[in-house]
Order: sequence, then structure tokens, then C-alpha cells
Amino acid sequence: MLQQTRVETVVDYWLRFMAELPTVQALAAAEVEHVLSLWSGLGYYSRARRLRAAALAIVGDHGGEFPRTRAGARALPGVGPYTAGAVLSMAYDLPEALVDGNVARVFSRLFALEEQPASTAGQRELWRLAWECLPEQGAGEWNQALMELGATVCTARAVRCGECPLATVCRARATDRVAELPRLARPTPPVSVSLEIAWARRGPLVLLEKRPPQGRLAGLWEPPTREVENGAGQKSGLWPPEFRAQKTLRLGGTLARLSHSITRHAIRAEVREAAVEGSLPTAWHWVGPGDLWRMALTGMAKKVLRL
DNA sequence: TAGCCGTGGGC
DNA sequence: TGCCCAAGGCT
Repeated sequence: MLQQTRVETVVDYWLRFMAELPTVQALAAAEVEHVLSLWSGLGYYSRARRLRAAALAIVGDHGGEFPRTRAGARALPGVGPYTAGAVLSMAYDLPEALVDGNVARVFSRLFALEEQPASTAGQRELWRLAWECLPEQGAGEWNQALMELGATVCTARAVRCGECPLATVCRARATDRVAELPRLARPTPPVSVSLEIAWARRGPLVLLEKRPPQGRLAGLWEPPTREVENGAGQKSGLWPPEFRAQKTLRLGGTLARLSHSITRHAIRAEVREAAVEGSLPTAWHWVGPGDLWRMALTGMAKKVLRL
């Protein structure tokens, strides 16, 4: 859950997840749809699928216990170099290094590294330093302290050098280059996307569509959504003929326009009341309010449904 | 190697 | 508001 996600965001999801699936055996036995429903709104949903797959491997191949070796950990789905170092050092207090976004920023400044952290050379240098700095005892606490320093003091912006315990030995600080480091990769411009979201009601039921099993938000549920024709005249949304989008929905007296983002996509969405006649596409279903909590909804769907 | 995958918060 | 960024991993 913590991969690319802030602690504050994760906490509530983690508590619900652990209350529902408290053991690795329970997670391994759970339906993918169930796991995704607990992940609903957290994003990067492949993490949820891999977590379940890892639980299956742990139960099936490791006697229900997380591996205690780097190779064993790295072989699990969803466990990369960072996660392996994090779990082994914190859960088992093994002397394992880690590099995440925070450590990369702290080290880039502390040692005034010129390489971009995302580059191969930059990663190699960061991991070398992480191992070089690692104390023989207490690697887990060391790693957490390093990440905490990056999260609270040595931040991307509004850096708090005055509160930093390493300020006197920081090479970026000494050369007044804190704001320039770490060197950032040239950002790719975001793609603007305009969506139309259908809001169709039938008594207490709401119309939802299950997304395709591949690609973005794979297999998750959302109110029927189509990409609107953009200025260049491409990608016009294809609504079924039985379906008519009507006026823009008003929520709290204002037009229901939602801004949203998916990595490198700036999304503007408009929610429209819709009428449905005749048969529905197979992916469309009327869903009762009690079922919504048990479904794998997209974050956008939760916004629209105000859950 | 670089593109892809979600969402929420800070400024 | 719009942009940047975050306890990454996979292909």
C-alpha cells in the first residue's frame, strides 16, 4: 500500500484491510474482487492483485511466512528492491539497505549527487551509498529515520534545513544548491482528457459498468464513462443507442464537473443524468446502495457516488 | 530504458 | 486553479 502512496492516505485502508483479511492465509484465500474492493480508491490496483498473488506464494511455497532472504522476497510478485529492503530490515531487523524517493532526495542533497536519481547510474550510486551508510545494527530504524527525514524535513519543496540534523554536513547546503538537487528528469507534458460520466438511477439502484479486464483500472466498476470528442475531433465517446445522456447533473446546486488525474493525464469529467431504454450492454448492471461497499469501484466512481 | 499504472494533498 | 510529488514495480 505504501508504494508511491503517503502514509496518511494508507492508514484507513490498512485498518479496514487488516480487519477484513487479518492473515496471509485469509488474503490468499480471498477472491480478487474482494481484495480489490478493499483497495478501492487507493489507486495502482495492480498492487492489490500482486499482493494477493504474493500471499498465495507465501502460503504455498514458504509455509505461510514471509521469506527471510532477499532472493526469496524479491521473487514475490510486487516485491522490488525497495520493498524487499523495507520488509527485511523492519520486520526482521536484517541489515538490508533501501532506496525510496525520500532516501534518493536526502542522499542527492547530502552528497550533492549530479546523476538523476531515476537514471541507471543514479540508482546504482544511491544504492551503493545506502549500503555504505547502513549501520550494522538497527537497519530497520535507520531506514525509517532516513525516509522520515526526507518526508518531513528534506522535502521536495519548502525544505526545512534549519531543523535538519545533517545541515552542517550537507554538501548541497554548503554550496547553496538545495533547491537544484536532486536533478529532475524532464517531465513529459500531461495529456488532457475530457470525460462524460453517466448518472442513471432506477429507484434506489445506480447504473455501473465493469471496465475491461486489461489496461487502466482493469476490472473495476464505475458509472458508464466515455471519452468526449476533443478539440482535434478524435475519440468521440460511443454510447449505446439505448442510452441517452441528458442534462448535466447538479450536485449541491453546482454543475457536477470533476477534475481528476491519472499519471500524466489531466482529466476533466462532467456528470450527466442519463436515461436508459431497452436492453443493456453486458458490462452494465444496476447496483443497490448496499452492494457498493463490496464492489471494486474506481476512485472516480467513489467521488461521483459520493462514497 | 522508458512508459505505464491512481489518487490525494500541498502550494 | 493547475501543477508537482509521493514508503515503486513491471514490462
